Amino acid sequence: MSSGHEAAFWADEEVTLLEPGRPHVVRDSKTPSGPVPISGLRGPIISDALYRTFKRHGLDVRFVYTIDDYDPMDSQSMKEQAGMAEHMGEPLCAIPSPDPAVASDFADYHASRFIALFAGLGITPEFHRMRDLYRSGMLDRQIDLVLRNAETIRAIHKKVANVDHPAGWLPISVVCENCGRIGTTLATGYDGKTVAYECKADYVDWAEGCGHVGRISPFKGNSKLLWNEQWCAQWDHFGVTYEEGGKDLLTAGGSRERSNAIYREVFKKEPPVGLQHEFFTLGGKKMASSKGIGAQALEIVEVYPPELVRFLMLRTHPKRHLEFDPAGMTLPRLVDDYDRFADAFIQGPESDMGKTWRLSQISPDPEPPGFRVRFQVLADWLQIPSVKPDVEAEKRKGGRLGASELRDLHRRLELARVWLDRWAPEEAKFTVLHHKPAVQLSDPQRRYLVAIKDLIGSVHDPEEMQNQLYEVAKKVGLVNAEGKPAREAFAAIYLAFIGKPNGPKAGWLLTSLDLDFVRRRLDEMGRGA
RNA sequence: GGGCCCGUAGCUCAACGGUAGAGCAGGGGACUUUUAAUCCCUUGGUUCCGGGUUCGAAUCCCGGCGGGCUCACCA
Repeated sequence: MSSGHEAAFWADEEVTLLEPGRPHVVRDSKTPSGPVPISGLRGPIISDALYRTFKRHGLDVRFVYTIDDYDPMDSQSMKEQAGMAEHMGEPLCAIPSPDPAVASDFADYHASRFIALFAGLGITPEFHRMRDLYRSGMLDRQIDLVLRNAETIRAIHKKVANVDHPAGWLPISVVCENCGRIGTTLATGYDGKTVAYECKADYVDWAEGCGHVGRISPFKGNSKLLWNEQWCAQWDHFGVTYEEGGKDLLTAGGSRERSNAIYREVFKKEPPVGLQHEFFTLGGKKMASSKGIGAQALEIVEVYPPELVRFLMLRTHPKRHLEFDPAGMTLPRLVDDYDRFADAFIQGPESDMGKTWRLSQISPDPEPPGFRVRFQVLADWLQIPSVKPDVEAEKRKGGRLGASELRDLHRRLELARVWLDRWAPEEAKFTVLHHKPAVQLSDPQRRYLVAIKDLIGSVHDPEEMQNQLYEVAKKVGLVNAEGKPAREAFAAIYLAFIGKPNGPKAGWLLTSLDLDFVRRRLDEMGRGA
């Protein structure tokens, strides 16, 4: 299939890392401790694109997504929220829901939101909650293995990451029987059935333990493995063979390297392969909901069509830094780019650009793209009251729009409306001015404005108006060297009504405004200063 | 201190060992229908610097410089 040496599409290159003829599992995960910023979508979208690509190459592959809802609440930003301080250190799934009508606990509340978000983006892995895995005992075998090898693991932490845990330390967190916290307990002394633990007041600085001391079985949900060891347990349980990740985790001496070492030495297995993706930044800053940078970005997902969000994440190679700022011309450019990739798909679905377009679609096997109107053109249409986009679009296409074309058009119009409202630069916007603008017109331009006054009220069809405007320009001699109407003619109209030398198509503009208003303005401007 | 990414046309980037390209911007032209519409043409590069490998380097290797991010506590 692969002919070998020419440069391959990034997702296809990952395929070569996977041994054929055996089952594969792609994994990703999320801790449901708050809303997902748009940057948090880069990983899942890349994982989904890879999963689709692996399947397309005929591999036997599952896509597993774990929801780490047994993790302790340790978020500083959450601590400051009302009623949250007392829950610091508790498992996320034990904290009350912000809205019981939506979900019964804090973790499910956030998890259900991002699961819905993922579904909207066409990402539909198998979801598994860590609380279920722990409580059902499905990870008990791995917990036992880890506890019996605690010394080895402690040595690995020391060697790979230079982290010195105290002697007797066990890489688990017990759920305190007294206060219910999981982040504050130190466990020791595994005897094959139970562990000793203490819920310490000063074990971590983000939560305070109750001081309870006890001994308990670490199984059936009474404890959870620490991050690195839990990672291994999940790989082992699901048989994970591929897992990409951000560079914060995959860096040398980082968390992933620690887990890899543990997996090799304790679980005696080869850890999953997977690329390291660069970060997605906004104004050069990493997004974090705690800093309010991501909050702004989260709105993007609500506004952008899902294909565009996927495209945004996939058109840039995962290993490359992705800088995104929704303001200004970012969106028109993104949509133009998207259209270019769509054309590339039509010409060659197996080209890099074609593949990127296909992976950007909600469906893994999409219909080819239909007729589209350029985003910037739509933004202009929206600013001319008389233009009916549906009609205009069909004129451009030269035929009826199909159902999906119409739906796309309307979504794009909606997007353009938001763009004009929130992000568009001033040059892209125009409005009819209520008061006479202070602009300089030449004598011929003034004569021209007076002359076209007769058209107002007598010509109603915008296209005919456009023709007549052209004719009048010739009549008053506002022409260039070749005898054709000069630019200044139309510029005069725009200056008079919009205050700028250009604008929407003049025939449409003039016929869509109030007749008396137009006449009065032409008079005022034609008379001169 | 470790790691990752980036440095190519005014801007955003492509080119992944074989004549440095595209989109946008700029310039010119066409369309008896304005425009940041459409179409055609076009200007523009010491590929950050210095070495090395090679018949051949933007590309691979070594060493710098500059910028951005990230890990060194937890997850």
